[in-house]
Amino acid sequence: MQYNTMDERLIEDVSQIFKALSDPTRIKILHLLFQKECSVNEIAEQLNMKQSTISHQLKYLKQLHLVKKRRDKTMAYYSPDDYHVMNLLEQTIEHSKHTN
Amino acid sequence: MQYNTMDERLIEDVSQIFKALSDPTRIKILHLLFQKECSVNEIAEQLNMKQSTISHQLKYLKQLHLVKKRRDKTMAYYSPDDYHVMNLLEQTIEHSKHTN
DNA sequence: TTACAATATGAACATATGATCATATATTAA
DNA sequence: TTAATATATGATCATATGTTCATATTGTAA
Repeated sequence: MQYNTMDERLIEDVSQIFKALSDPTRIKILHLLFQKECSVNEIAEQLNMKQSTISHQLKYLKQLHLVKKRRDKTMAYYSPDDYHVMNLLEQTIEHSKHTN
Repeated sequence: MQYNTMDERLIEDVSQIFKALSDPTRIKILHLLFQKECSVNEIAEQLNMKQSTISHQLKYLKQLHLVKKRRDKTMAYYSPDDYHVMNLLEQTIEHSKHTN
């Protein structure tokens, strides 16, 4: 075992976080939820994408505990669930705005 | 055009940064370079991976201006070239260490 | 020049990924 | 119960991705 060897588990965790943020659709979803809690259909309409696409991505994000779900009647409302990751995203969005 | 619509170009830029950080091999390479400038073979040995794998990934990282290359004799030495992205990575590594 | 070592590159392959369709499930209200 | 609406899910498909092999290129020293 070597001084600066990174633990494989740790690397997997880190890469998983960045992978979640590496897809344009997921970025748009998270950025939207950062501004306000939304239903699945709301997101689909805002982003002009299929409902099933959004639902699949929300499931993906929920598994990673990046979003949480609230039920009200027939609707499912989603909102952010990881402060650190949302910060990472918004920070990078702001940085990119002011670069280039 | 809508109030909170994110610019597509911006989203592509952001997703590209996160995609670069979403692969375990690239994370290991960048984390290693964060500690010290390395040659291609050094990295390959440290990570116990094929030289061509590392070379391909370094080319990828260089295209994104995340690493830079320095020639000395027959060797190519690589080092970080984007302070913000390196910060993002190291910050997330540290955060993941203290989570779970 | 030649031989050698380090690095880069192109092709091939297996696997991962994201979007979509069709349909299932769940919840409400009549 | 039924109809209507919102959401979830499984299968499929096209494309993207990461690794490897084989080989090319580059640069050094003899």
